[in-house]
Amino acid sequence: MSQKKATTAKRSTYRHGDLARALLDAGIDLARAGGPQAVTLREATRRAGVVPNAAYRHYASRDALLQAVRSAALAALAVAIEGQLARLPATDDPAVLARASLRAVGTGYVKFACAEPGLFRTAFSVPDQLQGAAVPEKAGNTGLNPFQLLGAALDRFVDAGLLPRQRRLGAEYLAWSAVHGLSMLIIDGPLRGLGSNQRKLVLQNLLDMVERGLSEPARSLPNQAPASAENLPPDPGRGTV
Amino acid sequence: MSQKKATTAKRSTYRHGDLARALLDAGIDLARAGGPQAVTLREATRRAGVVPNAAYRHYASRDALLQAVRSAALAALAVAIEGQLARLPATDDPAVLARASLRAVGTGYVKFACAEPGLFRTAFSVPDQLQGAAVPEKAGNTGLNPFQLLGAALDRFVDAGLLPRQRRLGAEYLAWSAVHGLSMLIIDGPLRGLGSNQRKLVLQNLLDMVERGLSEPARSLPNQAPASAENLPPDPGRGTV
DNA sequence: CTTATATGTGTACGCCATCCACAAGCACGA
DNA sequence: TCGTGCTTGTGGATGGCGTACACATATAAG
Repeated sequence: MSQKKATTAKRSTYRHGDLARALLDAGIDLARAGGPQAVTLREATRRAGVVPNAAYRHYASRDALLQAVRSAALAALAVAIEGQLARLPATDDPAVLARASLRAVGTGYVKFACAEPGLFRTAFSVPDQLQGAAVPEKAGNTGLNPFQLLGAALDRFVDAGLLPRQRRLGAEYLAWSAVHGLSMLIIDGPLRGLGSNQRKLVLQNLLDMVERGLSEPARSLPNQAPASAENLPPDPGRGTV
Repeated sequence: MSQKKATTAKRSTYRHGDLARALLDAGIDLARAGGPQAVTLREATRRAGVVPNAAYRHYASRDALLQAVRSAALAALAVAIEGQLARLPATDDPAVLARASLRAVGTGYVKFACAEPGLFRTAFSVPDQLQGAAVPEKAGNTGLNPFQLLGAALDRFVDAGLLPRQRRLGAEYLAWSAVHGLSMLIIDGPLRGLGSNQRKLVLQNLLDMVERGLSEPARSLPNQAPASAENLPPDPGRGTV
């Protein structure tokens, strides 16, 4: 009767069952509570009821474990966004749908950052070697990572004729930057400690402005050349290597 | 003939001269090269030619030293922005000046992030206790921190009538978020390794969109209530406590 | 049943932050 | 002038961390 407790508790068997998973779970808990810095090999193994070195049979280094936690955190973010997308009101108007989608992505993003700052920080923490995959191929229930979810929302803008196709990639940068930057401002920066009502206000306001940013340049912009060149370079969000 | 070498080298005097400054300098160098993680008490004291514990006479903890480095990094960012603002073309048109100011701030911001990723990361790294001052009172040559410089640019928008006054604070969030988010995308995220020409394109495009975001809502937005409420909460950038 | 392989253990090293007691320089009053 | 005491640097120690190496044990393969 070999018990197979994957997580926690001092097992009596020499073999653990699924130490890799147990370590990952412990790492996720640590990241939730204390961000990437708190994810430590020794503490994770301690929680798994195992000696520190055992971890090296499953992860090449502390950073390898942390990378796994990063991926999990990113997946959790994707799930949060998907959850927000799921409650979109049914509509036939593609323009309404597009706007609602973008707002859902932004709302899910910021909500997650506020609800799980440790995981959020971990998801975007810098790996020891900057080489590894920047973004995992798939994540979340739909198999899309957060950037792909945002991209899908912008595709709806294009389809609805609200966004010129050649401006799509730049729009993705704007939307991502704005929402990500706002999240950071709220959890670390000067907007820390905002009430959730105030957060909602700020977020709605930001999303309004992003939408305006996506729209056609109003003819009330007399200055400068007719918008800088639009041949924007690489496509993000498809992972690396 | 007591020599007063503030930095580096093994002094022959028992007293150091200005160890606090030497440690700070060493810490800045470390942050430049390796980000906040590389700022270590032992290495800093080693470079100052002093025993590790000597640091505690000047900084209460490693995080205290790091906090000093953070402030210095933020000041360096402010200086970079000011440098960009200094080369604004002379003009009488307040609208042109406002737009140019915003672009200068954004450009200086992103340029600094690209040129000094270690310092940039350090400037926005999370302190051990989130309590301390989020943003120092003053920094840079003009005594303004980066957020105040951005605020000044937006004030010019308001003065030029390009931005409704009640939308100013929200605009600050948008602009800051967008520029900060883009910087992170470039130095850590999926836009890493972009050539400087491509970076310029992306940045210009982003700034175009931000400007559009600031402008009056085009009447081509049929949906939703006439923009969410505008009573946005706290004023950032004035430090904490 | 033997043997190989996968997985957990033990011991050890070096790096780190930090605490304590001590010593050396300097500053200032008797 | 000579202490006396404060400031600042030193020495030694503790405990946590990542990690490398040799070893033990449980399971799988023959």
